[in-house]
Amino acid sequence: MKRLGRTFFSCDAAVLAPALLGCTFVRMTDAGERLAGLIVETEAYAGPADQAAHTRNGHRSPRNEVMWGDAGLCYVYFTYGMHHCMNVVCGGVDVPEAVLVRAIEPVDGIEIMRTNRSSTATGSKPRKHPLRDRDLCSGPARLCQALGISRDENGLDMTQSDRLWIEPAPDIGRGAVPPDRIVNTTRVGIDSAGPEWAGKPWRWYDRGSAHVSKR
DNA sequence: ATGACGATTTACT
DNA sequence: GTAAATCGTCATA
Repeated sequence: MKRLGRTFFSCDAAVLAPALLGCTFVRMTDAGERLAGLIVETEAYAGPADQAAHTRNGHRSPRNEVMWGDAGLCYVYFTYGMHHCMNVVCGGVDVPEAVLVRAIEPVDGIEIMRTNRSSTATGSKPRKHPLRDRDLCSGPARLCQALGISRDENGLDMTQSDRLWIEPAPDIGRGAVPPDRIVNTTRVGIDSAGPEWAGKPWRWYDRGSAHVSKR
């Protein structure tokens, strides 16, 4: 099986983020089941200068240590006391950049994703209406829930791990998602970083996908 | 030691 | 549209 290697990830976050659209994110469960989906929405977090990034002002701690590691590592963090979000580390060693994967379109293991996202699995109230497939992975915490990603996956090297990797888009280089379908706009949930950084057009998504987190 | 807050989601008015 | 849930992390003391 083909997978993206170190070279692909060794670039600026604002370059990697749109390049990941159309690629397939793969997560193998402990039981050997393949959970996979097409990446349809990403955001770039760019190093010490970016006031919306966990590494703003060069901040380095046990929590964000993985962001300082080599490109291709998986950075998972816990937030709001209940959610996990997953990033692809890029840049290179001591260049703390990462791309947040905000949404994927489920392809393989959809039944397991439905189970992982069910109210019984999440502990939330019973759903009034059935969980739609478009709601399975349409958000950074939702996709982690669906794929069973937690801090256990933090630091995994996606260029080598047998549990986590990314497969190239069919027509990599030219872009699996036609350029006219890629929307480039501002990031979500970072207003507190201030207008200068909240205004950066560092979010990309596929206009044609029903699986993005926000339209 | 304490308090404020978060790269979110869900439920409710 | 607003509010609640819920806890690790970080700044302040």
